[in-house]
Amino acid sequence: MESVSNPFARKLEGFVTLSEADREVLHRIAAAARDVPARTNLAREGEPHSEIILITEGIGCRFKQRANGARQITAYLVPGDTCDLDITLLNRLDHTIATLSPCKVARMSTLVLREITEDHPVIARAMRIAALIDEATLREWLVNIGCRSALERIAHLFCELLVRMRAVGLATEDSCDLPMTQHELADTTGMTTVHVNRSLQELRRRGLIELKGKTLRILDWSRLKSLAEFKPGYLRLEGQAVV
Amino acid sequence: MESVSNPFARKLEGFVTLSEADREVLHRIAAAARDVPARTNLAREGEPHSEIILITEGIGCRFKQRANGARQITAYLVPGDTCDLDITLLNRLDHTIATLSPCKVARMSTLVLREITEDHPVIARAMRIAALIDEATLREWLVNIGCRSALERIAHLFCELLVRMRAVGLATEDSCDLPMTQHELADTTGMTTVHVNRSLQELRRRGLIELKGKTLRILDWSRLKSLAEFKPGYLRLEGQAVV
DNA sequence: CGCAATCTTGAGAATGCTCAAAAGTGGTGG
DNA sequence: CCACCACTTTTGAGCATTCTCAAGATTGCG
Repeated sequence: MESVSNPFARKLEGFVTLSEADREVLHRIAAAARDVPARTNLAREGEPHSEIILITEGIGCRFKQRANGARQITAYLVPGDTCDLDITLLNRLDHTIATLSPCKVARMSTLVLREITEDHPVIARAMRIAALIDEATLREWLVNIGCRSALERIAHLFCELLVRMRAVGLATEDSCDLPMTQHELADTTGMTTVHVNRSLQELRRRGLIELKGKTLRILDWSRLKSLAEFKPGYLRLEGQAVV
Repeated sequence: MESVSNPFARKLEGFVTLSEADREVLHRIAAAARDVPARTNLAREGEPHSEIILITEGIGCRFKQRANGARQITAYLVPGDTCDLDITLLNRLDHTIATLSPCKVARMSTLVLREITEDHPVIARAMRIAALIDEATLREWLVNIGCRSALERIAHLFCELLVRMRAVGLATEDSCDLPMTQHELADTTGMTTVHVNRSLQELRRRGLIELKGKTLRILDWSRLKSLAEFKPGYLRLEGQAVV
């Protein structure tokens, strides 16, 4: 998909109005992003953690793992997403943060973050809003796994992903990158790989989506949305004409 | 169960050291709590919301509901718990907050909250920590529903509940109130009422728990914990000798 | 005491899982 | 440029867990 100069700034501008100075700062942060290969841990569960992580390219995730190896992905991080602001209030992470696809990742020391939030209250405000949306998204994922059928779960996930990618200018009207494997989709939706595969086939059979290489294309947005009962309000993107 | 003068203060003291003035303020807030019957909405999904809600007695919950009536409870609120601090940054709630049992509920206008957090930075800090723990708990619930079997889900939920109730002095060594119905447990764990009932019977048959009236008693903490793979780290209660 | 809500039980059915293997894909080194 | 290898996707068959529907027992509230 097309690349975007600064998805972080773009995302925050959905919530607040940034000054030139604000944008300048965000630009500097994003410029420091470095390449990280796919499937690489950025911060590990149980370890202390003193940097804010920002994804500027690619897709990352948060996950927790059980002793038997079962893994639950609890969030996707798309370009513009960060980990928790207040991370330093706790002395260790309760989950692991990792890349799914190859990513560009910027890191901010909490010192720098504090400077920024003090000098740029509008950025601080926007990041708080972003954090609340992350939490609302987590709740929606719980509803997804707790209340929806396999087919509906995948459909809902795809709806959310496309909308979020559109919001940072990384999707066209109907398609976006889908770099994760079916195994990872299974870890996200609480299903097995086999059942993810069969659900994807069913979505294709119904003419709702198309998967080519690592690209997801939604063929019938309205029917997919209604199948998933997708109500994008929790993402708070109404400022943008993407929903 | 025994009542506690101020579970809010007690909870925050698990994270920070409060001054006498801090405690005084928390006391004043909690004193304003009012009785609310069971199964009453405190704040409704989709509505604007400008008050912080604090539960001082009883158990509440957050939930989201689907068009077909299916409901997913996304969190329990035990005494000392509040809703999000930053709630006013968003113009409406993405979920409903309600009581499960009869509760005492205090409400703080955001104006009052701002005063408090400005004059009492230690309280502000503790509330931020509490909010992070709420989010970590939400992640753990996602793992619960996404990765664990029916029996394990119930077991995990009970482990968490007992530990949280102990942390605010509302549980004995091995038992606490369990005011919610099996139907509500079903809405919490993503199962049907019938299956919750059978899982409870299985837990009793194995000698792990006892349910008498509305009281949960854990008969074999170590086996229940290991069945659920309960690792209470995410609750950050290590300051207290409750785990 | 009676009614409504909650809990319990049974039987049959469906959704989603397990195990196993085959087919397809992409990247790497020779 | 090809061949190989690891990973990913796909398929099949049988099975377990969990659900649905329905009805009966119990509990608690007014």
